[in-house]
Amino acid sequence: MEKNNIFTISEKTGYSVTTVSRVLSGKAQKYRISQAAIDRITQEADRCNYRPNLVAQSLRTQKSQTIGLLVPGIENPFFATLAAVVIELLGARGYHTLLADSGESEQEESEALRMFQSRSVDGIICVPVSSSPALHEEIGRQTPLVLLDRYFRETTLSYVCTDNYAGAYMATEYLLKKGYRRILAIQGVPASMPNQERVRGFLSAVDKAGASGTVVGDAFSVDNGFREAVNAFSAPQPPYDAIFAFSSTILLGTIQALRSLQLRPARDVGVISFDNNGFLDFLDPAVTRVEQPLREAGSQAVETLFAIMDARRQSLPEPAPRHLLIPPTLVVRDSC
Amino acid sequence: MEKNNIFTISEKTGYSVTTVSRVLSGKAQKYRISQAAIDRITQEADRCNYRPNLVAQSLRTQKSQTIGLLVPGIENPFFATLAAVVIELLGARGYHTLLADSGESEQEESEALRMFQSRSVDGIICVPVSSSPALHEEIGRQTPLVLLDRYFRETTLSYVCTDNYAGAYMATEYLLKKGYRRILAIQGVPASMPNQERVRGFLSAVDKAGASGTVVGDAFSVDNGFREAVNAFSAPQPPYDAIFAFSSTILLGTIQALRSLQLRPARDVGVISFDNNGFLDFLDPAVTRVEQPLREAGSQAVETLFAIMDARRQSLPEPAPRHLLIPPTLVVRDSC
DNA sequence: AGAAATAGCGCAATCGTTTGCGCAAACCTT
DNA sequence: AAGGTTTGCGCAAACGATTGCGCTATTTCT
Repeated sequence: MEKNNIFTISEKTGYSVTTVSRVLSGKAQKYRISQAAIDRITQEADRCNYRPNLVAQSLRTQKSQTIGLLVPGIENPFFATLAAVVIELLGARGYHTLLADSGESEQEESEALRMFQSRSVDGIICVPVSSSPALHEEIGRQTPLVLLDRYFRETTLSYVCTDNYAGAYMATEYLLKKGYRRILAIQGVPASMPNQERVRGFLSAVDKAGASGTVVGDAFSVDNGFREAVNAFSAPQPPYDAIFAFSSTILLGTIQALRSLQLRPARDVGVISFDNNGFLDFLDPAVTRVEQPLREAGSQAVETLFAIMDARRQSLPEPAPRHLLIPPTLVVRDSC
Repeated sequence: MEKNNIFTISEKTGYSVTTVSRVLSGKAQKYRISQAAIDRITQEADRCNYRPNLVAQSLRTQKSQTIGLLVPGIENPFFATLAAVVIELLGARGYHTLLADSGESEQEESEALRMFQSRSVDGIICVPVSSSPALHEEIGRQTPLVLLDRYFRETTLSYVCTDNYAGAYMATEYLLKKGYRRILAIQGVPASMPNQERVRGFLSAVDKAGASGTVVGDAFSVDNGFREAVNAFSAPQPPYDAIFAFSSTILLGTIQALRSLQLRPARDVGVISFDNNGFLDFLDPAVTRVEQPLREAGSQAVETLFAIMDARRQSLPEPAPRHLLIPPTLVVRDSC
C-alpha cells in the first residue's frame, strides 16, 4: 500500500532518480552505471516490489505498449476467435490490448478510434463498419492502423482479409462438380466487402459452368437464412437443388427452414457454407464449408502493423500498403 | 497533426491553462467561469478538434476510466459472450476495457493483474484460474475487484456466479422425472468451483431420489466427453440410461461418441447439458440444457464493482462482500 | 606532467493534465 | 466609507516517469 516509485527508491538507495530510472528500465550499461549501483538499486526495487507506473511511462515516452483492437461484435464467435488470436500474438510481443466493440455502429466506431488516440495506443487493428475510408485514413496517418477482415476497395491503408472471391468460387465449383446446377446463394450484408467478393466468386463460377445461380438475402443472421430458405423451398417444385449459405449463422437458419419443410441436406438439397465453426461437424449431416484462415489472418495483421510501427519509429518511409488476401480452405463433409 | 493541447488553446484564447482545463473538463460553473470565456474556449477547442490526452489525465487524477477484464480464454464462446456483455455495460457507463487473456495459466494471470495495476485501472473483473485467493485478495485491497463465474470458497472478495448447484440439481431432477434412473455425469475440471458445485447438485438430486449416479471425466473439452462416453457405452449392456454433460463442449464429444456407437439421444439414451449455446437447438434432436444467465451475471458483476468503486472513492467503509449465485434456467428440448 | 578520454552519475526540463490556494476587481451592506 | 462577499481567473505544484546535457573524478595517452 505504501507508495513505491522511482523517487522512493532513489531516497532509500541514495542514488538519483535518473540513475534509478536507467537501471530499472534496463539502460544501465548504455549509460555505464556501476555494478554496485545496479545491485543496490535492483535489490531495493525487489524488496519493495516496485512496478513502473505505465501511465507515467506512456505520457513521457508517448508509447503505451498497447494496441487498440476494434471489432463490430465480440459475441460473434468469428470475431471472438479473431480477437483471441490477436490478443495472444500481441501478448507474445509484449503488447497489451485495449478492446472496443463498435456493435456495427459507425458512431461508436469513430468514438472508439478517437479514444484509442487519446490513449496514445501504439497501433490499431480494426474491423471497420463504416463504408467510407476517410476517417480511418485520417487516423491511420497519425497512428499505425491495419484493417482486418473487412476493408475498403481503394485505400492507402494496409489490410488483411480472407480471399472471399476465391473461397466462394471454390465452394461453388465443388457444388457444380457434385452435379448441382441450380444454386441459391443466401448472402449477408450486401454492402460489406467480404459479401461482395463472395457474390462475385459465386456468380463467376456459376457463369463459367453455364449453370444457374441466384443471390438473395441481406444479413448475416439466422433469421435471414430461415426466411430466404423458406421462401425458396416452400413451392412443391423448388427451382433450386443446392444452397450456398454465406455464413454459419445464415446456414443455421437454412437448416431450420429445411427441417421445417421436411427436407434433408444432402438427400434432398445440397448445402454448403462459409465460416469456421467447429459446430458444423456436429450437425447431421456434417456441413461442407469454406473455412477462413483466422489464425493466419490475425498473425499477418499483427505483423503488418508492427512493420508500419517499426518504420515510423525510425521515421523511415512508410512501407507500401499491404493488401493481403489469404486463401481459405474447403472442408469437405457430408452435406452435399 | 499539429499539436493541440490545453496549452495551445490557452495561447490562442489568451486564457490560462487552468481556465481552459476547467472549461473543457466541464467544471466551468463549479469555478464560476464567465460565459464569454466558456464560449471562446469551446469554440477554439472545436476548431482545432481538441481531445484531452487521457494518459496525462490518468496520471494526474489516478483514474483511467478503464476496467481490466481478465478471462481464461476469449475464444471460448462462453467467455466471449460474457466479455461482450461486460464490455457493453462498461461502455454504457463511460468506461473502457483493457482485456487480458490468461489462457488458464496462473503465471499469466498474475502478470495481467499486476499490469492492470501499473495501468491504474479503476477496477478489475476477473475470472480467476488460480486455486488460491491470496494474490487476488492482495490486489483487491488496492484496486476494486470482483470475481466472475469462478470464485473461491472462503474469500472476502465479492463474486458473481451461476448457481451451479441449483442448476445441476434442476437438470438431474428433470432427468429423474422423465424416468431415467442410472445417470452418468461427465464433469469438467474437478478443481474448479463451478464443477464442484455441479457435482454436489447432481449427487444430491440423485441421492434424494434413490437413483444411481456416477461422475467421471476431468476436462471441459470435446475430447473428454468423447472418451468418457465411449468408455461407458461401448459395452453391449451399458449400465446407464442417461448422460449429463457438464458443458457444451463435453456434450459435443458425447454426441460424437453416441453417433459412432449408433446410439441416438432421446431414443436410446437421455442427454442433458450445461451451458448456453444457441447451436444446441440445431442438433438433432435439440438438446435440453441448463442455461446460465450470462447477461444477468455480467450486469451484476459490473454493478458490484461500481458499488465498491463508489465506496472507495468517498472512502466510505467497504460494502460487505457480495456473494451472488444467480439461478440458471432449464431449457427443455427433445434430447431426453 | 599536462591534455584528452572515459567512467559514473545528477540537474532539470518535459510529457499534458488537474487542483489547492490565492489575488484583484466588482458588488453589497450598514 | 469601510468592511465583507462574490465573481472570475491564474500561479505553480503536483502525477511518475525519461532524457539531453553537463559535471567531476579517474584513467590513459603523448
